[in-house]
Amino acid sequence: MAYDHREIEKKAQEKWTELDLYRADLSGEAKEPYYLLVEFPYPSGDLHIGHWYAFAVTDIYARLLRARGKNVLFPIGFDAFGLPAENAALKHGVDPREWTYKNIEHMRAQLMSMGASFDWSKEVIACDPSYYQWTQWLFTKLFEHKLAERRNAAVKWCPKDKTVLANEQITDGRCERCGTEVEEKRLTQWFLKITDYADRLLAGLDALPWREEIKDAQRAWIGKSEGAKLDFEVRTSDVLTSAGVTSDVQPIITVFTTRPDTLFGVTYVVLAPEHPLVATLLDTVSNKKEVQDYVAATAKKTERERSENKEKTGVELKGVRAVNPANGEEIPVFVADYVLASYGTGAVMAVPAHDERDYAFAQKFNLPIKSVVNPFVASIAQSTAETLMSGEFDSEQASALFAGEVIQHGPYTKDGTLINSGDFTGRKSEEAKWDIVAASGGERATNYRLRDWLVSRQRYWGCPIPVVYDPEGNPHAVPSEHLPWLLPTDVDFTPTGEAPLASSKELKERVTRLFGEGWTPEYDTLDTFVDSSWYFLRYLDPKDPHDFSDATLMKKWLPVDRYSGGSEHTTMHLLYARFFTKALHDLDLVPVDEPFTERFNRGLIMGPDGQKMSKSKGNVVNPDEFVREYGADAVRLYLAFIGPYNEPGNYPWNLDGVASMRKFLERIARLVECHRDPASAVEVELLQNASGAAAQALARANLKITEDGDRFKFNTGVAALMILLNELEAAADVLAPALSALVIMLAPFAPHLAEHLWERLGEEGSVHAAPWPAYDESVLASDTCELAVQVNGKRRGSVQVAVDAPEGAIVAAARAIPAVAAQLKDKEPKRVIYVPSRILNLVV
RNA sequence: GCCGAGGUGGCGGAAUGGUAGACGCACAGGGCUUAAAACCCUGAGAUGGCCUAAAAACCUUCGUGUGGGUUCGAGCCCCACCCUCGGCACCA
Repeated sequence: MAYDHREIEKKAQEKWTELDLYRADLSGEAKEPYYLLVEFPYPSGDLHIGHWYAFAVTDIYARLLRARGKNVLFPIGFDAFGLPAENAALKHGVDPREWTYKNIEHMRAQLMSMGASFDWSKEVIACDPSYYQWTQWLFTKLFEHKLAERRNAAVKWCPKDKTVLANEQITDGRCERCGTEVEEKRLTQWFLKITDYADRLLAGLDALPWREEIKDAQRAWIGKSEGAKLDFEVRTSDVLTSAGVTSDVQPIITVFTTRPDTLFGVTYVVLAPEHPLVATLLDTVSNKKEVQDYVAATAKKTERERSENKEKTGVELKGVRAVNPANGEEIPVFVADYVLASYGTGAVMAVPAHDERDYAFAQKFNLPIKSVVNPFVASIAQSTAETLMSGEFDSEQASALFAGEVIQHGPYTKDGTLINSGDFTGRKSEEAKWDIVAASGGERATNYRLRDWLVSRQRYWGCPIPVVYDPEGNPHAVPSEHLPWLLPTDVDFTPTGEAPLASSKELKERVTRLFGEGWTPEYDTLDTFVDSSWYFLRYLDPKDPHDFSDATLMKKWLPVDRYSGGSEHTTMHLLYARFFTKALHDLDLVPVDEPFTERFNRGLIMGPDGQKMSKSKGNVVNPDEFVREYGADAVRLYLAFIGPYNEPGNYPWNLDGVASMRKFLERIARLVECHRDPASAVEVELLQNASGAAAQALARANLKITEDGDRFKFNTGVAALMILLNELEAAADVLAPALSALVIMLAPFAPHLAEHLWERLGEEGSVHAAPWPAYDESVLASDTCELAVQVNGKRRGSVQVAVDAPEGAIVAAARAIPAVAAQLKDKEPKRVIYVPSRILNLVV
């Protein structure tokens, strides 16, 4: 063992703490600020390999930036509210607060052990009253500006965790956490009106230099569709009316559609089972029982069961007809669960000829299918139709034939030429669309897939919603002088479906004392995504008891320059944080409109078998074991080397990988130990100016590490270090300044060993305070090069030439190569492609 | 189904339209050693040929998912298709 990693890690970490090396000087003006952010962890209690990958590799970049003269803010904290604490409490009977803070303490030590250069003085803990006081304050600001409101809504409910879930926490109709099938339940809940920002969240994406896949995922999540709202008048049948069933108000079914151009093809209308009109019309239908049974049956089904069942179901409202606003046609009305109550108006106009779902439904219920869009565009209809239809038909016949095709083979869902559409027949569908809307008394409308953000949780271990109710039941924000609105401690948090805070006597007494008799507290706590939507603002002023952050510092440090995190947060946390920033910006609380300039999603470390790590598969890699055996530096280096950090791929953990990094580090240690004569000024001069092999190798590595670091490609940076070491080992003599430069370049990757070697070299201070080595660009420029020679694009040899040699000389030299001559067969090249320092291609 | 990213040796991966496979793992041969470990050196895409006791060296052809195209030249650009991964999905 060339070095004792335990000893040097301990020593180096103590030295850094003593020197307070990583504290960002937030108000300092001397250096350019750089805000490097990494998602703060949940204090689960143990650091796993994913944490290492997240923090240790991002730390390399923090160190690279610092060495290159940036004033780097690289903070850390804990996203400390959440279910696991409560579950642990239930299971082991411990206080969630104690459990959490104990874990934090343990994880702090683990985070220190990886040698990450966090600025601990900025630490935030989301469950700490000094933090959640401001989560609450921000909530009250949103409430005051009507961005937080209470609604009675059907919510998704996990029967096992006994809590309400956000849409985002449901995967395939199951609770993301425990996999239990989600049920629906109606409760009065708090919502944040993120949909008010849907358009701006969408528009803001365009300017962000994020990877397309992240932006597209957010776009899909927001799911903007532009279309129209159209009103279908409802008529009840004469039979029923004469039987004495009448309605005072003439009901209207408003539908949302993105294809108003197909309005003439509507053959029925569908209401979602939850649509209020279903209940209203119930007494006018002749098959009341059947309708009631259907609505009751679908209410029992989970969303998953509804969408899993590909077979369409539904029931007609017999005796009820809707009137097509375009042509006055009377059509049947159905209730079917393929229409979602929560999207659009909860009602759709069905165009089986031009929509897959309507087509399937019409087939099953034997409903008419009426073609109104023909794929043959009018201007070319004649020729295209004739070509496509074997020249036997004119365009009218082709249209008729096409309409028949639709009925037989399925819907045509694209644009085309309108047929069977009254005055609009013959026009292009996409052009006529808005005229049809106008002619039918409809209006343009935009819909989003995005729903408002449900933030109420019937859970204990979360930020109490800072709201109280007056005796009439109206909500009031808790005034800021009463913040933090403390989470009560006298709570029985066994899940019952009731909010645990309701069991707190202290909370009720507090409200009575502060607000008066008859006032009651809000018992729900906030979704933890609220806590994490603004933590990067708090890092700038984490201890301030008077403000959530510091206006001057926000101006200087925001937006975050680079945010590193996991791809699982693309459509939740990342969208919420953007929403918060925009909302607070509008309230003049935050100077920026977008929180994060750059965003990188990192990949996943898989088990050695290439499978996702899981206890049941027994392929979980424990980083601590590797740290113990090979040292933190080797683990860091391996994680950096495993693959490009700027692409969210899956990288299997190679059991020999860390060992090989340790060997590499030992080779460096040996090299340095063998040559540690102090450098003279002359030597430094020589090194920087001479075009010696070592100087060149250093410059190449320097350039590679710097450039690839900025791209978050640390794998090639490590490779550059390896190449450098190979070259230095091969060199006859290595001057001490070269070793110092090597150690400085090693430092971001292997901070402990670099610190140790820095001392062995007799250098002053910390290697992490040393400036990044400079090099002379001209060192990289060589005056000769090996030039590849191709004949007809195939490599046939190479020549050593001066970079500025005349083309003629190079061609002559190339032609002297036997393999080249053999290919040329004495012929003169027809063409000579010469790209200096790259290629010579002789074309015959 | 739609959208996005990708497909390169046994493995992780590298490569501004210009010598494909950097760097590393695993592997093989050798050195050091009484021996092993460690360490050091060397080798290696495939195929065929030539030479040979065998190998090395040398040469041919083929090679970045498949098929076409653009180009003096394509892993990289264009078209079509196949496959893998990720996101969305009865969103009208």
